[in-house]
Amino acid sequence: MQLNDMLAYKVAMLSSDLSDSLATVYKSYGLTMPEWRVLATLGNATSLTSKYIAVATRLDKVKTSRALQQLASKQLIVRETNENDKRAINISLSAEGVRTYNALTPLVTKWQTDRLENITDDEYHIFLKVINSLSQQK
Amino acid sequence: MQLNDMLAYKVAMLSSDLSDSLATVYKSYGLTMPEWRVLATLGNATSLTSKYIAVATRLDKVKTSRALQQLASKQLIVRETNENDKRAINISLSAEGVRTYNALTPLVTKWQTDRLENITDDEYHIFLKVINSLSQQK
DNA sequence: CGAAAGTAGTTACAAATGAAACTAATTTGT
DNA sequence: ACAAATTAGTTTCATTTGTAACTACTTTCG
Repeated sequence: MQLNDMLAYKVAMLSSDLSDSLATVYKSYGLTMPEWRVLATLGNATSLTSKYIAVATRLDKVKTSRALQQLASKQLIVRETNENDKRAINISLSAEGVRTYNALTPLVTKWQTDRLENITDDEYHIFLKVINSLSQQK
Repeated sequence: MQLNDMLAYKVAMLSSDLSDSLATVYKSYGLTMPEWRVLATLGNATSLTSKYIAVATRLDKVKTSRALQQLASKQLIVRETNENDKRAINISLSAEGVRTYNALTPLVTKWQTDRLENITDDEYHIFLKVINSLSQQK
């Protein structure tokens, strides 16, 4: 059993390659990976709590809190106390946040399409199926 | 474009799932991930330099150096100055290191076979092909 | 030859991360 | 009603990690 042939190793290598490559896209807008994930999540919603974002992005609550602080300091999000539950905060994109999201989305989509260029739909379909099957397990 | 549908995100999630799951195997022998990778690399060789190990494991030279220190303190490896190049160090598994490697290898193999249980050979073959295709790109 | 550049590996220090403690608000159970 | 437990989110502090500088040795090339 060679390290190179090991499933976990191969996937880890792929993951860090893809992550580094995609990072060049959102870095051009001054974002870190957690910030990008939060932005992407907020782009599809009107208003979300930190808790919800943490689950959706799979960032823990500390990382989420820090990413939100950064995004707030960059004026990309707006935070308002949730009146139903005053511990919680309703978070949404600011006008500038929406602009950034709208600018970044097509770049990320293009990045992904370019990456998948040499892969057929059938292959990609099976690839996703295997990912799901491997991910589901405990 | 939902975060959940994004290639880089899906692969990152899979990678951390697999990595956490596999970690439970080598953790039972008191090893960290870098230590395991180094051990696995040394298990297939008689004697290697730190430089070589760093490339093979895709750990940087600092992480490699630290992993080697740990493995040395656990007496799993032996380090001898390379007489041809006195900057370099020849590293090999100690008897105890070989024992650990031999004990761990079947457990890791089993872990992987179990993981792949519900995936056909054809599917896995395509999965690997897509991984290679995605990894190769700059 | 021998000075300058390059390489193997380690160390030191700054920045990022994670676990646990904390604040403030809410829910539960009696 | 209200004390105890729970939850949302933040902060603190110890550990991990990454970058850059360093030591010791080797290679290059004038």
